[in-house]
Amino acid sequence: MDSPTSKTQSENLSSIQQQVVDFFVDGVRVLGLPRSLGEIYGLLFISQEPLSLDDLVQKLGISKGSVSQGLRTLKTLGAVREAENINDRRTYYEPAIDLKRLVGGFIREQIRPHLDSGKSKLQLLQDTAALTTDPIERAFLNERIERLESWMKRGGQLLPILQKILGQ
Amino acid sequence: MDSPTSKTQSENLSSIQQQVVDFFVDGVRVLGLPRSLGEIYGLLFISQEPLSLDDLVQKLGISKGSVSQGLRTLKTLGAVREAENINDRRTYYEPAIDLKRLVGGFIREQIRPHLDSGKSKLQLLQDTAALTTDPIERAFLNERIERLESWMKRGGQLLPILQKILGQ
DNA sequence: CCCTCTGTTCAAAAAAACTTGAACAAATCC
DNA sequence: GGATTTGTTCAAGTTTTTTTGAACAGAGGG
Repeated sequence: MDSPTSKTQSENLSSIQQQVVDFFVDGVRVLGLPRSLGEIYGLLFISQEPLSLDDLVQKLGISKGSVSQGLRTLKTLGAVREAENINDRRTYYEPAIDLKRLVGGFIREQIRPHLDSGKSKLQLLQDTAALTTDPIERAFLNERIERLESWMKRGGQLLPILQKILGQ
Repeated sequence: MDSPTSKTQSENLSSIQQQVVDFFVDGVRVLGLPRSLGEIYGLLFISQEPLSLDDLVQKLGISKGSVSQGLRTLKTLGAVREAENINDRRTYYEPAIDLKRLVGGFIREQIRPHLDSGKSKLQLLQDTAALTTDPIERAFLNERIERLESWMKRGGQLLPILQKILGQ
């Protein structure tokens, strides 16, 4: 459930870069995302210039596959965008740094889907509970299911508020 | 990063119990907690009577070790309490079912520590950044670090608001 | 066209996280 | 105080998740 965490060391990072990368590695861990995402985003975040896939592979010392997949996920989350650097064949990436966007992407990709699937599971649950014959038990079940519904509802209400508070 | 999830099946659970357990297994997964916690809490949540460690082992078909550790964690999170059932040698457990308490425990145990460690890492970062000689670069680093600080600050502000909204 | 360079894919390897179970401690009973 | 029951601990085993790397697709370039 927990773990010692630290294990990053690239010859190629300055002390600051290393610290920032570690910072984000911890950050994404809390969010349940793989460490490579934290490494990639962290390095982009603390770089003045956009970086290419190869830059990231070199500086972080992780595989091309990881970086490729990591960038894809980060793009989906809206945490990274392609820079328009015209004069090079390869693509350069820069980080999205406004919190609103980051939080929005995370909610959209990681929270909403679970909330939604939860809600549909609750539907089924209600149907199943209705089959219970013992009235005492059925009453108990319904009460609990109602509580779950109220939790989900609050969760749903929370998200926009969250975004509002964090969005500047 | 994702997985099919489903794999619970105990001969000993009613259809409803099974569904609720699955519901919570998914739930704790989102929170980054082990599935056994979801199974245990889920079964307690949908049981009219408090259950003993052995009840949970029997009904869920998981090991005594898992249940013992799971209950400990749930107690730490404030999600489960010991029932005062006097006339039995063993301890019985019942779920905490008010959201305020659950959210509070989760924040206290899982969020705050990370926020705090993040804040101290930022301190170090500032010190390291101050050593940078190139003024342009130092300015850039400081700007980014400031941004991180503002994120952490908002995170800190958010928690009480969260608790307020979710707490009835 | 063929060759090189950039990036993607995915099966296999490695690492991380979780669960098991057997040994142990502690409490209670007779 | 010995036997029994309840619960904890933790090393080893298992499962899940992540990373790697080699094969491949596609885009240019010359």
